[in-house]
Formats: sequence, structure tokens, C-alpha cells
Amino acid sequence: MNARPAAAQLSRQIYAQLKADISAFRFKPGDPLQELELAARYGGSRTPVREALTRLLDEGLVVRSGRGYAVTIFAPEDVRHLYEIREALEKMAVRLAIERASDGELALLTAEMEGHRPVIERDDIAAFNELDSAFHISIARLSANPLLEQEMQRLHDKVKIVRNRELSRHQGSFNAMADHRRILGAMLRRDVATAEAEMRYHVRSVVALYYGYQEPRPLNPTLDLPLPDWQPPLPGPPS
Amino acid sequence: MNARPAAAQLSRQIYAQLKADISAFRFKPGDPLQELELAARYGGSRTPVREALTRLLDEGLVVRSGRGYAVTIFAPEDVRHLYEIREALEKMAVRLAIERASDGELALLTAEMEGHRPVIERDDIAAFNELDSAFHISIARLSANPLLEQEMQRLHDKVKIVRNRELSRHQGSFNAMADHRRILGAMLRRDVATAEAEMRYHVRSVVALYYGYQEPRPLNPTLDLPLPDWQPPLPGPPS
DNA sequence: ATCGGTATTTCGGTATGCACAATCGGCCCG
DNA sequence: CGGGCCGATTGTGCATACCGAAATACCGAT
Repeated sequence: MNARPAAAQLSRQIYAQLKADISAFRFKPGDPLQELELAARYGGSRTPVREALTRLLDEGLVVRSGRGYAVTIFAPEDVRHLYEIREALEKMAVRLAIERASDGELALLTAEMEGHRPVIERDDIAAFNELDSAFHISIARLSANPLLEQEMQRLHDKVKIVRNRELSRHQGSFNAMADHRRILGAMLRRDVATAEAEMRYHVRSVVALYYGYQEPRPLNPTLDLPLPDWQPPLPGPPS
Repeated sequence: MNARPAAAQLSRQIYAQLKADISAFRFKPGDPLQELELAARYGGSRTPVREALTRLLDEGLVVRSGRGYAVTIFAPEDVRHLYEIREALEKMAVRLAIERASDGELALLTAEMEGHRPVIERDDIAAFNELDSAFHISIARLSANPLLEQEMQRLHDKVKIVRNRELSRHQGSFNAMADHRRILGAMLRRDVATAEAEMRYHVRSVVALYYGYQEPRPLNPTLDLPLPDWQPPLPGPPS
């Protein structure tokens, strides 16, 4: 039961597991996290659990709550702050991706996005939540900036938590995929300005949805993408 | 020697101290960091030192080196990656600061910047290195986004390390202060586009300096700032 | 029954001990 | 003389014990 390869390190395992459990809402925002309880849950002593908690604390997924720890609750203010950072980083990511990604890489990204379609159609909100973040992280990967990709990853660890609450209506997923298509279309045309604008709109849409106030409006006219023209089916009447 | 107020926590103290020692180059990039040695240095056991190292590792100031730890060495590639993120965040910060800071707050920022002048004139590179980062963090504070301010803080923890090496010539400080004046001028005029452009130029200048290749050129014509017109003294001949 | 004070329990912060992995040096063999 | 094997050393990973503080529960007095 000891550490040999750095990958199989218990503290890293616990860190990854705990983060996954938080992202997947097996721990919900506000849930208390006790060292001993987590140690029992994941099998280990308090030491590696503490290390995991320290990291999660540093990354903002966990906060101090009284004498203990708890899963972070994102207030509307926090969401706005988070998404301002997100807007900055996503715009940079898409710009760099356009400048550096090969046509082949963009084709793979297109395929990835098309893979979201069946998930949306089967109304698997949780799965699409993951895929949505994965899509944005893929763009960051194409920016050929590992640090940016890492920051994007951490950002989306929080984004996934936030999105879960207010995005339980499918419309969110449909809108998101439509946004993704426009972003990708601009990327394929190597149109940095439009891609940045679309990304900005995409990010701000979520905040608008979350806050409830209206968003300026989309942006540019050109929507003739070299993509199979698929439109989201009409959303059913609100049940 | 035990924990009562959360602020006086030994592990936090050690974290802050170690980070300060790294930022101030009392530990240089590449220096090995041993748990026991650090425990002796800061007075404590390995446990709180481990916690501090875990956080620094997560933040990228420390890396694993073989079986141990070492202060991160930033390769030219890393610097480019770091500064791409910096460009994105600094532009967002200056934009939000313009939108949200009061005239009084901008006046305080002006005063802060003017305080840099004597430091530059007395050639205190290390001190200006700190003040330069502090200036940018002040802008982030005016963005009224605590998360962005925190990210800026972490970014500059790394920036300070990077800057130390290639910026040992004063010209860097002079140029930096001139850049700061132009950024601040645009902020006082509430000119978002120019401020972002100046910030972008400022950030890219450092990368250019670091990499050695030329930078596009400054940007806009308007340089009539409502600031005391002070020009950096002619730098002495390269000794 | 309620309030206040105290005892108890709980939980995190720190120190320490043990085990294992990696590294480096020396020694033996080719 | 050089290279590979092996052991001692070093330093981290994990577990556990101890301490003190804070929350809680209990109990007695009013």
C-alpha cells in the first residue's frame, strides 16, 4: 500500500477522485467534507486526504467552512467573476487555436462537436455538460499553450458546477451547440475577429441566463458554415 | 505552537514565507527544496512544509525534480505561454477597471505609479520589479473582480521570477514605466480600446525582450496625458 | 420549560515514526 | 581499466498519535 509510480500515488488518486465526485455532483455545493470521512471513503489516512483538500482549496472548488471544509457554493457574484476570466481566456484560446491549429486538427474538433448531437437529442444534460467543457478544453489544447490548457481545465472544473444549476433546461444545450457551431465555423474560416466575438457572446450568454438579464444580441451575419447544416429540433413545450 | 487564529497558521506562514523567498530570489530557479531543510529553516515539522509545497506545486512555482522538489525554471517556451495568458487577463483587467473604477481610485493609482519614479532613478531593479507587479495587481483590484485579482497575483508570482533574469538592464524599467504611463493615460480618458492595446503592447514587449525578436511597434498617436510630463533620463552608455 | 454554564465530543493542525523508492558510491568482476 | 551490481544513504509517501479549539450535548438552576 505504498507509493511506487508517481501516477498511482494515493494522494493524487484521492485528489482526482474527490474532484471528479465534486464535478459530477456526487458532492453538492455546500456539502461538508470531513477529513476522516473522506479517508474512509477513498481508503487511506487523513494525510493524503489533507493534501487533496489543500489542492482543491487552492483551486477554489472547496472552501473553509467554520472549522472544516465544504464544497464551494458559487454566488451570482462569483459566477460573474468567474465568467469574466473565462471570457478573457476563451477568447485568447480561440485566437491562438486559429493561428496554430492545422486543418486536420480542426476537422477532428468538428467531429468532436458533431458527437454532441446525439447526446443532446437524448436529453442527457449531465453528459452534455461534460462534453461542453471538453469542447472548450479541446480548443485550448489547439492553442498549443499547455499552461492555457491547464487554466482552462481548472476554470471548467468550476464552470461545470455552476452550469449544473441554471442549465437544467435543454434550451441551454441547444443554444450552446448552436454557439459552438458558429465558433467552429469562424475557426474553419480562420476568422479571428468573428471567432472571438462569437466566443464572447457564448460566454456572456451563460451569464445572462444565470443572471436573468438580456444579452446585447449575437453579432455577425455570416453563418454559412462548411458544416453539415443541422438545426436543433424545436424544443418541446415547457413541461 | 498550535493553531488558533486561522491567519497565524503555521502552514500558511510557511507557505507565504517560502513563496516570498522564491519571489525575492532567496531561492533561485532550479534550487532544490527539501522538506526537512525547509522545516528547519522556518521552524516546524515536515507536515506544514509539505502543505506549503503542495500549494506552490499546484501554482507552478515549484516542480518535482526526481524524488524531490525544486524551484521552477521557466524555459523560453514557458515564458511565452505565461505571457499569452497574461495578455488575456491584463487586457480584461484594464477594461473592467476603466468601466468600474472611480476617478478617485484612478488618482490613487496615478500616485502609486509616480512613486515608482524615485525607485527607478536610484536603480533599484529588485524593488521596481516588485512595484511593477504591484501596479498591475492594483489595476486588477480596480476591476472589482476578486477572482481576477487573485489570478493576477498568482500570475505575477511567476512573472517576477521570469523578469528577474532578462530585465537586469535599466532600460527595461524605464520602458516599463513609460508603458505604465500610457496605460494609465488611457485609463484616465476611459479609453478602453487604447488601454487594451497599450496593455497588449506592454505585455508583448517583455516577451520580445525575453525572446530577442522585434515587437510590431507601439500603437496610437494620443499621448497627451493629464499627468506631470516626466521623461525617463537618458540611460547611461551600456557599461 | 428555558437559559446558562460546563463537560464531552469532534475535528483540524502539527509532530513523529515507519516503509519504500531512488540515487550515489564503492566494490567486484570481466 | 572500465562497467555493472549492490548496499548505504537520503528523502519522500503514508500512517498515527497528540494537542487544542470549537461545536455540541448535557445538566442544573431559576
